Amino acid sequence: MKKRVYDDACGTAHALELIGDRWALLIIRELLLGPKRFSDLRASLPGISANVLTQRLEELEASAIVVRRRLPPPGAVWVYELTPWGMEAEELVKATGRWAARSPSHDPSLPISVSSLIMSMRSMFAAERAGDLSGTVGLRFGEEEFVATVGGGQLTLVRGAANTADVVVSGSHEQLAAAIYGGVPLAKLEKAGALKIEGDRALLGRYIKLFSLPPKAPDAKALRAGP
Amino acid sequence: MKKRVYDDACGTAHALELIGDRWALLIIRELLLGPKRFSDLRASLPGISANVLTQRLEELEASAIVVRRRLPPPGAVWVYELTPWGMEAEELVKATGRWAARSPSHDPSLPISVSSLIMSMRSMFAAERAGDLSGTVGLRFGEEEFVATVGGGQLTLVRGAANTADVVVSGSHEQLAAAIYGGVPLAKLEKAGALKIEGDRALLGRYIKLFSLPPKAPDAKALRAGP
DNA sequence: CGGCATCCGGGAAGATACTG
DNA sequence: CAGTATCTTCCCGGATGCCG
Repeated sequence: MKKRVYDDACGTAHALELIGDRWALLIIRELLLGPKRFSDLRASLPGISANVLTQRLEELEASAIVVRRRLPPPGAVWVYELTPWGMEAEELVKATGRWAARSPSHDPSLPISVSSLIMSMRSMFAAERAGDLSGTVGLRFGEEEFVATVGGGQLTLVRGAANTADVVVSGSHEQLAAAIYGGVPLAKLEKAGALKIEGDRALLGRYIKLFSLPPKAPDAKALRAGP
Repeated sequence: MKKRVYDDACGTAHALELIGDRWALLIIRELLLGPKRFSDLRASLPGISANVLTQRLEELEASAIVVRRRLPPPGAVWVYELTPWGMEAEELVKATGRWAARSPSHDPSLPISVSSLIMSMRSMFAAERAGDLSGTVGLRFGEEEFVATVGGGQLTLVRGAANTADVVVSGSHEQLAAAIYGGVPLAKLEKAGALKIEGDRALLGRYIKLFSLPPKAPDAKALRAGP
């Protein structure tokens, strides 16, 4: 977006010039949990084409939101990583997601990426429900592993080895999403073989109750009928 | 954006389908301070064309973010107004603006709309600087009047009659922006006739110190030089 | 395979003129 | 004042291909 400029000193307008292009904010969302390779980004953003991803990454790099870096050997592969300031966009991403979760047209049954699910937990964590709950939960979705630490009314949720946690759940992230947001009982998913749970099952049961979708706002038809 | 869909249950992706189109978030920003007519919106969004504004308003109305309403007589004019859920986008707008204010490429010397300036005060209010400051400040920019109330470490800033406040500043909103964010002394602006101040000058002086731009993040060149 | 350049079709955004 | 109609421009997205 070089020529289509808002010419407005407002921070919101400037933000739109930085990340208002299609896909840009979703790329940032994917990178909030750590560096990724080009093909990882492409795989987790269904529908993006390679040239658009290339262009967005160039723009984000020029804006100092993303840096392209070569990992030290072994690996020695190029990855894209958020700058510290790029990481500060987390608040923006979470505020956006929380607001949209109330949309009357939001359809939670669509496919969801692993990063989206993790970020949704960070966004939707209800501190007041945590009480004195304390413990660690490991999440394993194929190659991707995360550790959630709950304590003192806080949640930290980062990439890490899941097997050190008090309870480890593994399987499809979509199934876990169904348990958290769709109300499907964990026991049922475990019995069906959709999820594997090792360790403190009660902790996992309490953990998934820390998240829930907010009530939906009235849609346009309801507003016309009776405001 | 009907066909260009992200197909993603992530709230952030859904938000982009609702307000990811060009101009949409700026229209919301303009409406956060109250209903506006079509031509008011057009005037405060420099560069938007009528057909795009029409289309955005239709989409926002279909998404239950905006309602089109006829004001009661006298007036009896059509206005666009945020729904209660649309109003909840304020947090999103403020988070966006705060993040972008740290952009190395942000140029605060561009023109700014009245709504942007008001929203920037809401965004950038530094509660820790307020201390026990208490009082009301009236802001008058042509036909538009606002009242800022500071007290208990809180700021409320809404449309209202400015003349009831402890101090009233009137003139060009761009000049006031220069005083708040550009560090131009109020006394100088008043002497030059750019601003008129009536009432408690000291209160206004303390008031404008409640806001400031955050430090800039390093730009892409600096990151390449030494991370 | 990973990353990037090029070409092309469709559609959204922008500018202008015009109407009720 | 509040939009519509029309035309042009340019971005998005898909396909293909080059290069390491």
